[in-house]
Amino acid sequence: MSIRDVAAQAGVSPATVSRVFTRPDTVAADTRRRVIAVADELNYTPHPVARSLAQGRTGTIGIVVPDIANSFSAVTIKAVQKEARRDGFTLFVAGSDEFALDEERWARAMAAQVDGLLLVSPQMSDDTLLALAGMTPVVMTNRLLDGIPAVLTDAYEATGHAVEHLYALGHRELVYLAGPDGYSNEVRLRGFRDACGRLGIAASELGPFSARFSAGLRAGDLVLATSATGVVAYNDEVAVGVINRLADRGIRVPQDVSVVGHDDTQLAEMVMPRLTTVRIPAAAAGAAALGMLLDMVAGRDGAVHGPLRLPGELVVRASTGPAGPVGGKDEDDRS
Amino acid sequence: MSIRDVAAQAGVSPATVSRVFTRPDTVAADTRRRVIAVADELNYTPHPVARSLAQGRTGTIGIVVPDIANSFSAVTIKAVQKEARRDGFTLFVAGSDEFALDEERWARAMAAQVDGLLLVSPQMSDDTLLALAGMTPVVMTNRLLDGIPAVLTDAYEATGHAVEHLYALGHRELVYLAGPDGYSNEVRLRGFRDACGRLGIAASELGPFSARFSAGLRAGDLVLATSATGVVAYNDEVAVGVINRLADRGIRVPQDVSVVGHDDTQLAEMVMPRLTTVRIPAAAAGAAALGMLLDMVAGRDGAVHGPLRLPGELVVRASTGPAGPVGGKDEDDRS
DNA sequence: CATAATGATGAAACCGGTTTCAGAAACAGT
DNA sequence: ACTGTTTCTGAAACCGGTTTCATCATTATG
Repeated sequence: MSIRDVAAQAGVSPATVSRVFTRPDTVAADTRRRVIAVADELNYTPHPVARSLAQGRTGTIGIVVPDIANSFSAVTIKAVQKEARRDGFTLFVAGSDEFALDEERWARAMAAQVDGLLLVSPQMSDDTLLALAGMTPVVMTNRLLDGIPAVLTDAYEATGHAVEHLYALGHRELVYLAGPDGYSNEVRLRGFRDACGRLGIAASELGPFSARFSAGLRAGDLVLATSATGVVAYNDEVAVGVINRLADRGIRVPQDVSVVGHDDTQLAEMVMPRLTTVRIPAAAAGAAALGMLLDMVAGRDGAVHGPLRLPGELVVRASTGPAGPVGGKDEDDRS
Repeated sequence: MSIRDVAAQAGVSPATVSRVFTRPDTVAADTRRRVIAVADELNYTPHPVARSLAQGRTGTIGIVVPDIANSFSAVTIKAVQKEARRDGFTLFVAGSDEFALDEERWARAMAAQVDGLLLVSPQMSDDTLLALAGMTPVVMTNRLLDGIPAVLTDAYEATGHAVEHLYALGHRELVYLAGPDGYSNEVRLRGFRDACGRLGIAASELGPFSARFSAGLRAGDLVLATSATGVVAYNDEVAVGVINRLADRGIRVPQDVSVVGHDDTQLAEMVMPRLTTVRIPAAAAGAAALGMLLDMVAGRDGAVHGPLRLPGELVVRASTGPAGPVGGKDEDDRS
């Protein structure tokens, strides 16, 4: 059960057994064989907690996401987990329900027992972030703060492309549905505004809305009260919510109104009409962030130079279409 | 930084400091105050790993789900996390991508460093399960195995209700789209078959399909090759996939074909038409399972008597409708 | 007042590993 | 045969807490 039992049984010292499991090459071949034989006869396996204490590293990294149930988070987690396992690390996952206080609490709780912390779109204060970074290596995504390495998914250009796309389809009045305050929303909004300005399109904003379907429903009603024919939503869930509400009110997408989302979550391909959206490379961002983090953990200081920017990309599907003068498009647009 | 530093600074023994943090009531009020003062002046906080080693418990429970990105899993995780935190436990999350080998690996890796293990719809072998249960307290959901406490979400009746619902709408030929082998699929299939038998409906099966949207697309084509007018899918994602593919082929839901899903994930309300589905109480099941697990961990042996069964419930929405002789229903069924 | 019970504290063992350091043994070179 | 390396192993300290047990001071009890 313990290392001393194995040692006794194999007639060696605990130190040797330990070596067999940590640096096998430093122990003579036959000794090693004997120890291993005894070990798996007793089916002994080193106690991870004890090992962590002794080595001062846990082989664990923590990740805090805004909302586990959100498909965007899920994709990130998945990518990170895959990367982490490749390097022999396991993952502590916490979801904060977009609630900054929870987020901080989880992060602090984890900070003490992980080798590094990956914060996805953190909402907490700068001070808190810096405090955390003082306790353990921290990398974050979609948040910019001097002194903490970050991976940014930069939708600025792609959001602009979305606007251009709508412009090309004839839309002349657009509305942006804001998400929760933070880097992502700010960049998307800026991309939207700047492109509208450049093209001379009437641009307005609604929100902020929480980044959920239900908020999208509500947003849908508000959109109805405007005369906009094109909607750019903070994320796909909101976009889908809008489309649903509009449908309930007899407004068809894309015939009457065009809608663009953000993130390109699984949802985008599942709904009808399939959603035109700005793809955010969540998996790539997660993997990259983890890579940086592991570099920091291992003392290989990569990454310390400026944040990494990964561009988004407009994906055109079926929720955007020509702006009709009064919505007089033909009904059948199946491809 | 360490407990001895605090002890020295406060002029007490390490033991006393430890007591202040574990059973504050056993130390004199003024001593306690002094220690606390010193502690947060040095902003000392007990090292969780060391504490775990000494106490023999980690304050951590592990959960393994089939697929983090699946909304059903996400809901479960969320519920479990909420419960866990209430009791001061943190969560280790692992997703197995529906791959039994991964699942086993994760479970084993976790088993050694958590106080208990929660397995959601595990696919691994009985032997492996029992081996795990021998290492640490284990509770599972949607899997039945003697000797391991479980929470079962029992869709049998509700799936039958779905069949009756379709029958009442005039459907006389139904097809079931099987999911991955396992308890859930088995129960759903049985509920489907028995109800069809009872009502004298023609029943066939296709699959098994993996429980994903993409598999649903494929299933949609296969459905087209049958003459069934009613489809009962293993889960919502598959159901939505079917609907999409049918739409691409010009078949309307629910006018031409009715579709029922399972799980009642967020997706069900997001798609159009909104999905009629058998709600599975994932959150309740997760919470209940965690409750049992914590009982076991704490030595309060609740739960050891037989598995807990939570019934499903048919939720009728807009993806099911009257079976027309040749689909000659009116087009406008907005509520 | 003597004695028992109660309460607060510290010394030391312990949880289960890792790692430094030094010594023994084997080997190479001249 | 002698010295200098190299390889292998064990003793013991250590990681940072918790907990048992004994001690001592204090208060309650007869």
